[in-house]
Amino acid sequence: MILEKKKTFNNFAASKGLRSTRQRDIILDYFLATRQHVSVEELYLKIKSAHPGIGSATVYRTLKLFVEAGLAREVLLHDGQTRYEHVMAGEHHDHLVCTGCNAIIEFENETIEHLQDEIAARHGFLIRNHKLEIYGLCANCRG
Amino acid sequence: MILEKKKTFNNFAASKGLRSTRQRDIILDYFLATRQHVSVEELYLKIKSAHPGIGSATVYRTLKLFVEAGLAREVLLHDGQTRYEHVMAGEHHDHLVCTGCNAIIEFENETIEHLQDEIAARHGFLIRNHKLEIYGLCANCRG
DNA sequence: CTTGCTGCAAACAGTTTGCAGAACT
DNA sequence: AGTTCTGCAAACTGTTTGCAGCAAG
Repeated sequence: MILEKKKTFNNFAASKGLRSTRQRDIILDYFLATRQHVSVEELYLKIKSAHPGIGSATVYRTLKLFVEAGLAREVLLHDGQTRYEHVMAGEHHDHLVCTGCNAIIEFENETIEHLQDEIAARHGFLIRNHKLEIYGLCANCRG
Repeated sequence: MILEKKKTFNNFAASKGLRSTRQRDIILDYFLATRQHVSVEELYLKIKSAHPGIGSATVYRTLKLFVEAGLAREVLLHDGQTRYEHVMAGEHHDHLVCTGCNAIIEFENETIEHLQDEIAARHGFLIRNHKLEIYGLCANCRG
């Protein structure tokens, strides 16, 4: 599955005439090895500790490529940083965000997705993507 | 209803020992007169044209007070600006955001709200607020 | 060899903050 | 009078961009 993703990116790169570079390989490896919702800086620091030469601009630029390639998706939580999560084929999940400990719980709900489709249809709206975030306190933090 | 909101803010201000100032009155007036989802800059420019002396820092500071007072809510859309919308008692709406023309269509759906409550309950999560945004093309823009 | 990619630093946009003076109470 | 609030400008944060050198094809 990690191999598939690499292949996906290589195909994308080929189709766009992009080059395959050491940095892009490294960043892809680290991104794939990462848990959900990395911020650019988190990823950058992780990479830099092993590959000091790398620049943050490259990480920014490369993550945007991953989005274009369909590997990653931008998530804007309320912490002032852009985060990226993995795109899994055919799957969409939403987030419970704990404002106490910053934990993020993912969930999926088909009924909600359907309702969204209905609402969009009612407005003649063509959905490209969506996000649902629920903020509050997780079981541990509601003391 | 606008009067109620002013009263709400005055109560909040009183309870917090905040002062009532010309600027806060002005900003509140303009905020209340505004349509949904003003960005700070939009509001600031509107106010400045009528009250040139006002500073943007004050607008930033005051909008945060409105949030604390329960009059306003931060909305983060994908345009790099923080926007504020009105809090209406007991009402919650979500957004269809057109990436073509930036139109924002609001909708409400009780069933979705219920499903969210269920999901939260299932995770022992205490909801404080939430947001659902659907991105895509509106009827006009889907050519 | 040609062109795209990288790293660096400078530029940017939106927001926050320190401070001296103004304005509430 | 005492303190909070304001306006300004400078500082900050996250992100983008210009450019000279590097590297992939």
